[in-house]
Amino acid sequence: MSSLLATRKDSTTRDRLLDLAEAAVLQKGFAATSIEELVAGAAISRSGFFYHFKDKGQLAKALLLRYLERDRAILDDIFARGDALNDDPLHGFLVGLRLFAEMTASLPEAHPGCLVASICYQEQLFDREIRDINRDAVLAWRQRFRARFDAVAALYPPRIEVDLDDLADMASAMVDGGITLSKTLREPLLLSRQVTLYRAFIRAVFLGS
Amino acid sequence: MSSLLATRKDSTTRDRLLDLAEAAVLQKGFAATSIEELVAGAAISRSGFFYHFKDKGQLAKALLLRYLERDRAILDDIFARGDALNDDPLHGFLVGLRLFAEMTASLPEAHPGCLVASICYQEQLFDREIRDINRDAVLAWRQRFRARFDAVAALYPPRIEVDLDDLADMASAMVDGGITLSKTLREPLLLSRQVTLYRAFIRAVFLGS
DNA sequence: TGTACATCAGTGAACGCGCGTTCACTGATGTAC
DNA sequence: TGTACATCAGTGAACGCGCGTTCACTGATGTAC
Repeated sequence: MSSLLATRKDSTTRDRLLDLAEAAVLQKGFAATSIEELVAGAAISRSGFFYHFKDKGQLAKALLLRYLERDRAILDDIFARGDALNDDPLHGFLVGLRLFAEMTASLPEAHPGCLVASICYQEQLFDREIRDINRDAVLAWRQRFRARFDAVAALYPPRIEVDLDDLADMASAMVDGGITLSKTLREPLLLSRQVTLYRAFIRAVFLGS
Repeated sequence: MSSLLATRKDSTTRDRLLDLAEAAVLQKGFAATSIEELVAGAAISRSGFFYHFKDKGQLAKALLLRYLERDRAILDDIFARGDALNDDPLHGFLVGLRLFAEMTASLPEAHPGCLVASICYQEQLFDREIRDINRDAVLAWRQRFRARFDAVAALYPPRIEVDLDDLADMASAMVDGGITLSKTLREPLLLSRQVTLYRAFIRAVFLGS
């Protein structure tokens, strides 16, 4: 029997379909992304698609799960590096935010978009399961940042009266709104600047101005 | 000859089509919103639609223009009321933000969504003209808030080093991201809380903590 | 006041196209004994 | 080592449906003289 860890079956065609689908969905939405264009891009026949995905809904689910997992891994890495450089929870977080701002600034063109937001604005197209996955992902980010702010607040009593859950949500809102503005204005650096501004707010809350 | 001001020709069927389209687009996107469902909702025939709109693209344009104009009118009203209660530019703005937070909090269910964001995530479906209208609207908000912050900063030197354009963009990002989170989490009050948090940041920048 | 014409707000039938999905089938590779 | 069978990664043709759009036409209301 093969190892349970062997989830990395290098199914290149399937991954390629997901890559093409992700780019297309972020540019024109799920309904306007046809199976035809994906299989044309992957150079297989239309029925080849249905070997990899039972139907279009399964493509959506696979797309979202992959996206959320990748996002989580990136944030894990960034904040782990922030904490490695600093054993204080506040300064570790501030370094993490700076690394994140630098990472988004290094993208040559505007951020391709956020699947969470894309799905939010097309929720009626998806079944309850997918909407719940999306919701749970946003809640997980809230909890993650909230836990960090609890640890920070224990050491640095807030100088500004704020709800820590709201402060945690603000990170998600800032990234999401920043991406939307960045795309709409075609200003690649806008997202990075918003992250930096959020960082200044966190500093002000816990360190004062 | 009729007055140029008579733009308010009470074309109820056309308005009804726009109302139905706006709700549908915010729930499932433009591509998935069919002309058939709109005319069914308005109780006219499919060809009746094409009397009001040359094609589906003209519907999109009319939808966006009406939405932006309505949004602008709401913000005009709110900040005019804020300034009426206060002749200081900072405190007038802070009152305006509070009024805005109260307004969004009074919505019984989650905000229906932002057309700017919806179009952003389906940009490929629209022609250059519509994308430029969207872009110009966001730039107008930036300029509007920027002008306010210039006036404020002349009286209250910032306690925190921030770029005033970024601070202006943050308002748009916050509302946009707040709406997305509010919809995704199905938490109607989230947007209002994010506006309140943004207000706390503005206070901290110009008044200190 | 009556008649002629124009505009408004649609109707109803028809069109061609592309979409998601199904089905029977296939050639290449892997595994059991 | 040879043979039988199973699985993998697809193919190709066909399906029915709904979509956006066009076209010739219509009844009700408004306007000119």
